[in-house]
Amino acid sequence: MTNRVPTFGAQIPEATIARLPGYLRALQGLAESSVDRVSSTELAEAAGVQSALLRRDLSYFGSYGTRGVGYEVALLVKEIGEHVGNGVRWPVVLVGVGNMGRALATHLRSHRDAFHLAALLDASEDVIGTEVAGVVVEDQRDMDEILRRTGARIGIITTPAPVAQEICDRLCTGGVRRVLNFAPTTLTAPAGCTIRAVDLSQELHILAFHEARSLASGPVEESMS
Amino acid sequence: MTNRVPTFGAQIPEATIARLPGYLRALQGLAESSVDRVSSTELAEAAGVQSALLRRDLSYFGSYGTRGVGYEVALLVKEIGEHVGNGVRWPVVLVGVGNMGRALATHLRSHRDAFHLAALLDASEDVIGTEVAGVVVEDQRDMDEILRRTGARIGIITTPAPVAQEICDRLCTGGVRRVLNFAPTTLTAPAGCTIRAVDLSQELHILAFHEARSLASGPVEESMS
DNA sequence: CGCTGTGAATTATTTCACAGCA
DNA sequence: TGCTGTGAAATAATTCACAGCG
Repeated sequence: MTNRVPTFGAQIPEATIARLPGYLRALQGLAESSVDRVSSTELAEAAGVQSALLRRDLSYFGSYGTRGVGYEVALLVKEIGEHVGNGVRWPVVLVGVGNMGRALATHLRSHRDAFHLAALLDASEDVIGTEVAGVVVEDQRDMDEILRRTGARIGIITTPAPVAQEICDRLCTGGVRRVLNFAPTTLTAPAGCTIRAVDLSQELHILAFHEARSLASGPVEESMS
Repeated sequence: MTNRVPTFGAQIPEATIARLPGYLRALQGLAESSVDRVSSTELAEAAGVQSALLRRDLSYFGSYGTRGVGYEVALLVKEIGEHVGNGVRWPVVLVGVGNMGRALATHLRSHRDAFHLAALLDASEDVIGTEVAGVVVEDQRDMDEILRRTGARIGIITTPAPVAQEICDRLCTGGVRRVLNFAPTTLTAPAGCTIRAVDLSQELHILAFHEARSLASGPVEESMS
């Protein structure tokens, strides 16, 4: 949460970092359509942001465009890709093979270039030993050994809420530094570890809030400015 | 995205809204532990924010605390709950019954007070007619009729990316106003409709970015300023 | 006395708007 | 000429710090 290391070289805004994967996805879409060049306006549109914001974001990393022309898609894919992990194949361990875990495990396969599903862990006898997304589910009691073996520094928690904190602690003790939490509970990060949380029902609550408001203030049509 | 209707009464910051469900969850946890009162410091800690921020957030809605004492848990649950939809039982339709769809459908049951899974839709013969989370999956070709029947104003998209935009358009045409998108693609919101997106691999990319940086700048320990 | 509620200051993020290069 | 890269301005969000009430 706290930002350390203003060390030297450009401190990149968190908001910018969060948009990078979106730019990459938009670029890959363009590449598939055999587009070689894009202007900031076009790319921004594809990624759903303002063009000035896109240019500002890219500028934190360098000058990849050509004035009067635009950006070369392939170059940008490579540059941004490197920043978000492409080519590294980060080993990732996932704990909790329920529906959400399965969905994520499957999803990871589409990002083989950046991530590698190193292990799946679960506590249930019914699941241990079965194969999911090409990986055999292991017993989460063996976590320490599995973390040593895989060297994973990124972990995903898709367990029920009550055990999530304990799993998180064990992951971090075992060397995991970044945790993506899908369990509906607020986790406390052990020292040296950062957590990102995704909560499905919270997202729905936010939508409900907005919908309730717009129904209350302007039932049929939001009035214009 | 654009904020219309500054009408009158308090324009609540988007960032505040996004934290509300987290406060509610923390409060419900406290209530289950039979805690009657909390200070802003305690609640903030449970929700993972600064106490001043919590107080500021709550202040947008009114004065619910007692100086020198704190907040009454039950009161706050009720107040915040109402804002995020508790008691309304918003009808929700979900399109795309894959692993992610199943996970969400199941998840929704824990929030019956605020949401009601009104319908599940899918395109595959293999899934249509089966029961998931207590609801029989219907054919997504019948979407128009289903939307009319349920009156849903909130929709969830968990389809493959290629069809997500089309589904989104059809949902919005049929009266849905808020869409939660899990398909890994950027959707364009039809008029009168707002979209919230959750992207699993983007979250991982963000973690990878941070991990790569910290490995590069301070392999063992983040150096201090 | 202790903790809320909130002005004022600070920090973060976005947008404007244009100089400058290809 | 057209579009990038970026100062400067505007806006949004957070934190400080303390007055004021129970």
